[in-house]
Amino acid sequence: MQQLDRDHALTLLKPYLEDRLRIKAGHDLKATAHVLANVGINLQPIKADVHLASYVLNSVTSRHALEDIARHYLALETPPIALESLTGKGRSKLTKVTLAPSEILNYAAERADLILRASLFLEHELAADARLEGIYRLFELPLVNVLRAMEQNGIALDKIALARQSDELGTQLNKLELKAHELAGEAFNLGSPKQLQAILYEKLGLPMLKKTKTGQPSTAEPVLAELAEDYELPRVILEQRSLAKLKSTYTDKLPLQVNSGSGRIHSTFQQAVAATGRLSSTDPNLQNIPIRTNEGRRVRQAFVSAPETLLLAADYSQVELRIMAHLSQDPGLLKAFSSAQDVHRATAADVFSVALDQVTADQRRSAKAINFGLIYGMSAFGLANQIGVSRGEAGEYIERYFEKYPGVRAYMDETQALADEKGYVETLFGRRLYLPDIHAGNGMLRKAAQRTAINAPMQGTAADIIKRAMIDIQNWLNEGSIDARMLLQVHDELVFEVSERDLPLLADGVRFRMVSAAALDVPLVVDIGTGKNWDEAH
DNA sequence: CATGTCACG
DNA sequence: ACGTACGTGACATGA
Repeated sequence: MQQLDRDHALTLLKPYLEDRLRIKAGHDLKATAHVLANVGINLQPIKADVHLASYVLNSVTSRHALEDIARHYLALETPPIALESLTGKGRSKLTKVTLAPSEILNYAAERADLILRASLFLEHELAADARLEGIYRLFELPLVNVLRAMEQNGIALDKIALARQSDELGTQLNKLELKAHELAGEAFNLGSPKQLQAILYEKLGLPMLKKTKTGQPSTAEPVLAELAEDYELPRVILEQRSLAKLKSTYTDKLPLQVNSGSGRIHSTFQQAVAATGRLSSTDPNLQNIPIRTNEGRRVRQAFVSAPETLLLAADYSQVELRIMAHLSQDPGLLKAFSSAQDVHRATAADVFSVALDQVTADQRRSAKAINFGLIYGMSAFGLANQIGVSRGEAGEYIERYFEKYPGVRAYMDETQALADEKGYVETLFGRRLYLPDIHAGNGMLRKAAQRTAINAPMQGTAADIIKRAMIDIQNWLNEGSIDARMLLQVHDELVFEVSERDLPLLADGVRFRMVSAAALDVPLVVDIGTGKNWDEAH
């Protein structure tokens, strides 16, 4: 078989791969586009991706590998060639680039065939529902290049600051470990729930407050926090655990993820994972960088802007509650948002029957838990647990809430009924989430599906809205008049890097496009912060 | 590879 | 009577 020279082949392919008029179908074209970008080819247009089509058709199905799509949608007589059959697996596995072209030929040809056939079939399926097809064509496909650019941009990291913090954490952890061994009366591995459980509940005889789902006594944070009120060891363990988490997941590991070429961290945004339509972030996950504790915020401070630039963080304020107001059309909730009230305070005033300016900090905290609970499909038990009151009292709060906001109860009831009748729920823009357990005989599974039915339209609509804003903002940035780059998305927040000169322009343009991303019956509000690091920008 | 835990929205 | 908040990803342990 004659083999073309690699560079010669790329030269021949480039005009075709960059021709906007020739539609290319693929599987996970974001990954393909990265590979091609590395050899100087700008893949376009991105108008057919079976990975995304499969996800839009059924986001609950967890895998959308080409093999899964082929098996599910095409009636294959023999299974497709597995890459592993060529590369082997485990430690000695080869990579695709080390395979000889002749070895990979049949595999590649078969994938090309499967992609084309699957794409035609999936597009036909999507055509059955105009709104679902809209999610594919107007949200997911245009987002591919936005995410590709973000992944390519990466974000700068202050490795020196993290190394210093790692050292300090190491010292503190040693002390805490010694202290814990002393209190336990023996040495043990603090990282082992099994050993800790034996110490706490068998050796020291502390009260067992909760079990894990496999029946083991739990040593999870809420349990230890309660025990810490009466005993010292759980208190030490809690502190050790939180610091060990910071060290092992963040201060030790993040510096290893800095790319030597760019000097920056390049996460991957997964577009076909979350059932609700959210993105997720992997390798590393930059959507769970600490923020809630002081020591954690030091990690966030290590995410910095390049010289002469600043980071800008823009986040939607209470977007899911605003969506609930819009979807439910409850007059009281609509009014609270339209008159720009502090919504948790307004809820507290209504639930506890006090004037707005008489709401205590405690009442506001409870109201906030109620509002979160509504979004999560709460029960009286869950709320009681969260705010530390009896189940009965929590039940009364919920009852009072629904008296004041009857539209919300009606909306929840309608959503449940719709989920029951159709077996799925939808976002405002028509993204669909199937609920396979909505008729389950197992009551626990069924109730979980019912809570998902309540939550998914709100979480999913929020995901749709920010995706639309990202596409709009990236199109604007692509015009080239502003020196700024989109770096991260964290569900209701976007992070940019911008030259100091263009900061005001970027802030205005980002805010305008984020608040305009959906026309709800309540305003969308965006808070913006800036600084030399991600913590300051918050 | 499953389990428990914990970081985030 | 029974068990409970929604959605993710990464790490350490231990079979």
